[in-house]
Amino acid sequence: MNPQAIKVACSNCNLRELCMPMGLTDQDMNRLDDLVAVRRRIKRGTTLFTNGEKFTSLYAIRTGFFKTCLATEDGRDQVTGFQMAGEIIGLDGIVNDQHSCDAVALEDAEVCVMPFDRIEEISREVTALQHHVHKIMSREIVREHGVMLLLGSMRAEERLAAFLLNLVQRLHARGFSQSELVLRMTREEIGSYLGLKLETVSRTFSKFVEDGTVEVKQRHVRILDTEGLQRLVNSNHCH
Amino acid sequence: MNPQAIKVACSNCNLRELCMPMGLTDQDMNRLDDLVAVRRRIKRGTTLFTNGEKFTSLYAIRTGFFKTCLATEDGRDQVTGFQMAGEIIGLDGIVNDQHSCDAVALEDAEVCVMPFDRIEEISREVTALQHHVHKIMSREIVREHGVMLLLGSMRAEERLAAFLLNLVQRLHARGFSQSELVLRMTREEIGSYLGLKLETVSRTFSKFVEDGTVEVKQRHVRILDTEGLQRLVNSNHCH
DNA sequence: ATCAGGTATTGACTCAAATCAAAGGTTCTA
DNA sequence: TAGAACCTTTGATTTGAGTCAATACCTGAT
Repeated sequence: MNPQAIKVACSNCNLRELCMPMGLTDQDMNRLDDLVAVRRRIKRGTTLFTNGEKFTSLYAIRTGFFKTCLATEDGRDQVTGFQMAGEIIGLDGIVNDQHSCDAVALEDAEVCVMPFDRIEEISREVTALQHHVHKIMSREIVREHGVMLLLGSMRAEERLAAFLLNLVQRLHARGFSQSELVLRMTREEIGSYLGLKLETVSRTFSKFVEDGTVEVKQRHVRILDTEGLQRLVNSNHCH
Repeated sequence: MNPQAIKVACSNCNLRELCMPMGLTDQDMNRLDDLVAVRRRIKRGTTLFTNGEKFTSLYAIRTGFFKTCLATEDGRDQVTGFQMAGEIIGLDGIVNDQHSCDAVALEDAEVCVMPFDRIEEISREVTALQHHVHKIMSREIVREHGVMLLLGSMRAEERLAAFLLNLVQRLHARGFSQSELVLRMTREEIGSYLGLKLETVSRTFSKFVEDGTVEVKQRHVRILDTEGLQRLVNSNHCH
């Protein structure tokens, strides 16, 4: 249960370009190597942090896949995002010094723990890091705008199409296939993220299969017609 | 059309406690007075910034009321938020150095223009400001999580109730009534924000009036039963 | 290898919200 | 002050997604 005390350097990390600022001097890079306190392993199904827990650190995902979700007393449960290697998680905790959602590993994962006071300290000295932190937070805000658009104005098919395209695009940026992916989450979790019931997600997958847009075998998905999905997302059905 | 060159000090501003960090030394406060370059007046119906426009500054709203919205080519239009005095607007622009939504004044407004490079510069020297900027961005992320919950899991009545409660709560923090408010936006804009059609918004208002929960006269709303609205929001209908 | 529990699919039916439509009310502005 | 443009309400009808239910399928534990 103890955080793994693996001392590690960002400067050697192959995810550097995903989670760290680019174009640093060697000197700045050395400074940044102090950012990561330790790495921590998270078993599938367990949480990295939970709602209400004291906020201390941001986490850079090294391996594995997470969902973040919001649960309310009355039993609502909203998945607010899915995060993969190279992405930063925990930003929700800054404002009130405590986390306001749960981060659950959907497969065994490893994260770099970056104490936030250290981030702030180094940010004051390394302008590139300061700017990078601002960009990461702004990116999250913009991403959420996109989700609001999806939830507020798209139909089920459009939502699922947008979801699949977003996933493969991010996976492709990490060297995976542009057309094939393995879903790490259940239909229910997809549904929660997309504001749909699991049955609707399942039916919509079946619809896509009928149309020849995708092949689905459980959690394995192969996209046969990326353009078709793109068209679905982009062309508002009521014009 | 020229930005109004009103040189002004945050240290005297009565909105200080809403948009600036608290508990600063006099020296730090002086430093912060350099944050605001100028003020700018925005006429009702016009934009403070638009999608695609180069990002240079964040804006602190001094007076007036804004909506931010996302428009896509295919005609979708999603209101992503409503902002009032003391709130900071423009965070979406940081990540790509250009704004990714439109900010439209819903009534004549005045904003303090804070060039972002100056914010970053002063942040490096004044820790309290640095932390404050991080909190503002984190707050926006958390707010959007809440909207995702609303859009993803609430019914029309619940959404409108949550919306009204959120508005009065923010207005109350600014010294206005806890129970009375004037809507600055149309039913259509409310609907866009809540993922509903304007007719549904209108019908839901009528429903609330029938139930004796609120009084509505055009854009004037008086909340008669805050608890009732709260109960609607908090108690998930399907348990 | 087998069984249990979680996960996924599919069908029948219901319902909340969207759509279409018409009429009344407000507010600019010319 | 008239009238145009916009906003709001309300009714009738449609429809996409939710709900309920049954069955099938995987996966991992024993």
